[in-house]
This record gives sequence, C-alpha cells and structure tokens, in this order.
Amino acid sequence: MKPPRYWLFKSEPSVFSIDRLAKMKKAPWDGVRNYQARNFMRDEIKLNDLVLFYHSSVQPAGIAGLARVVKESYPDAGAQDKNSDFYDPKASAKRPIWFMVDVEFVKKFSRLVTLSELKSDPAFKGMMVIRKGVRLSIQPVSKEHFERICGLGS
DNA sequence: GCCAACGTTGGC
DNA sequence: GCCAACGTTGGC
Repeated sequence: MKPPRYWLFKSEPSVFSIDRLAKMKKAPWDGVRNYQARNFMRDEIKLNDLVLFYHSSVQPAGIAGLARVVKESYPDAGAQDKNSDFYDPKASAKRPIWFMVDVEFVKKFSRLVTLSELKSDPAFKGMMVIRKGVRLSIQPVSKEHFERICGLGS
C-alpha cells in the first residue's frame, strides 16, 4: 500500500464543522464545485489519506482537527438533485461531473491552529492555504507541514 | 459588510 | 479562443 497522502479540506463551520463530523463519525464531503478541487477528489485522494479539517470564514480561521478518507471518489448525488443547494443542471447519471469522497472523524485538535499562526511561522512558507489569492477548497499538504500542524494542535 | 482575487460564463 | 462581465470565496 502506498503511504497516505495529506490534504487540507476547507469548510465553513456554519455549513459543516469538525464537531458535526465528530457526531456523525463519517460523512461524505459533498458540494465541491470547482474543477481543480474536483480533480484532486476524483484522481488523487486515496483511501486512508489524512485530512486537515480547516474552518474558513470564521474568526479566527484555522485547522480544527483531523479526518481520514474512508471511501474514494464517487459521484456527488447533490449535483443531480434539483432540491440540493449544489444542484448542477449539467450533471447527469451518465456524466456526473462532480465527485466526492467520504471522510471519518479522527480527532479534534485540543486547540485551533490558526491561519495567522501558519502565516507567522517560517516553517509553513509556501503552504497553499497561506498564499494570497489561493481559495482552492481542497489542497495537497506536504508531510512536513502536516506533521508540524499536528504537533501544534495537540 | 467590504472588497481583492479568483473562476466561470457567454457574446463575439 | 478572447475577454468583459459576472459570481464566489474568504480574510479582514
């Protein structure tokens, strides 16, 4: 088996939070409607990959905990459901367009590792999430950055 | 709530 | 296939 890879998934906690995932234990990561993020989900994200759960659009923003991929990509049903917030009229069973993976709760950090912390620590230089203008909701993370964040969060 | 920076759409 | 207009993201 290939070693697990590392990712950062963004979510607005008012929509979906680490606490919600902790209660649910496992959940589909649905609603991704950006092609670059979709490609990561569909092609790159593999079983047992580890995910930094990032809370965006809150004060302070930051990484709240960890999740693990427990199911590789499959079509995002919401895209084909007129009643879904994520409905896309161009998607169909034949051509689903959008994909999602399932993640399970691993842990909530004992404290939020904030965005400003990441920005002020030279060890995180070059990390996508702190780069200006990068708003991709699914990002690859290096092993080094992943491990350092885990250290800061526990 | 503002707005910069980005992604997508659609007319041509 | 260009690019202006529009919509969205997300930190502040």
